Amino acid sequence: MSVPDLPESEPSLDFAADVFERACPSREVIHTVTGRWGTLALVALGEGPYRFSALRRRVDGVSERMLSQTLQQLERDGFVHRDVQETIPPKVEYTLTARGVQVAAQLQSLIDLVEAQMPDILTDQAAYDARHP
Amino acid sequence: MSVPDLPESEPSLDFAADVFERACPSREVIHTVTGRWGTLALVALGEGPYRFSALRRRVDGVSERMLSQTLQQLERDGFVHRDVQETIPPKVEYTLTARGVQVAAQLQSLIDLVEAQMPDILTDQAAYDARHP
DNA sequence: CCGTATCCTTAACGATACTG
DNA sequence: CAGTATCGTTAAGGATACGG
Repeated sequence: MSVPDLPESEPSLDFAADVFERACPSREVIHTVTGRWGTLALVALGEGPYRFSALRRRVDGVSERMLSQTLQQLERDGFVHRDVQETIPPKVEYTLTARGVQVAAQLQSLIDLVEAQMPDILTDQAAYDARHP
Repeated sequence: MSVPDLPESEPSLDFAADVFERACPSREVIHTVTGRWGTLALVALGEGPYRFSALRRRVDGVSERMLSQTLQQLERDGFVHRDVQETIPPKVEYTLTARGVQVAAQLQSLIDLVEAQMPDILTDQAAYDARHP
């Protein structure tokens, strides 16, 4: 009993992703997107296109190295488009792809939620710290 | 010219949170929530209450140490409630607070989005890797 | 201007062993 | 069962300097 040929119209990247499984590739994508700088870069680009330096100023505290690395990962996963203009001096503009717009919107909602509750969260933190000396 | 007294009806935890600012406390909260294990723990608890060991099995790959640490942070920020039953053997149940339900829902949406696009993302990754030898 | 390369420091993580 | 403690390892991160 051999395995019958698959109907191979599409290269069979069709599978069920599940972040709860240790080896699922979706985990690393989620990690890229929700990483310390990934989230901020995506949400910033949700405001509109940015050039490298401007984005670096917007995302306060990020180093050149980490911003560069983060943008590469986001580009690789198809969330960000990198547009190079071969002028002198060179000009590189980063924009969100359609996919990037979707996740940026989700992340923006999450941030809005958390920011709105920050006063209450700080109160809860203080109470917790008082209970755990 | 002295600073006039604030109308202090509330203990003035009223401020504008902004994740883009390096020192804003909302950053660490976002980091807790979107951290490698924070996200998975919150989404798992979105399915219903879990005991420690069951949660550890659900979140495939997490160590005892990291799960414990993650849950403490989530409890401190008021996303998770920890219910201890002093039986023998002891039984500890974790549930989401109202605040936790909100963020878990957001994270679930994000994960659904990413999981749905995983086939396309893998294709994009392969194309990117081919372009960057 | 837009990064990459290098070096170094810190923080995150995992495995294991052990306690209430 | 539900963790904490300790140790060693790995990965993330920052500073700086240099190249296209």
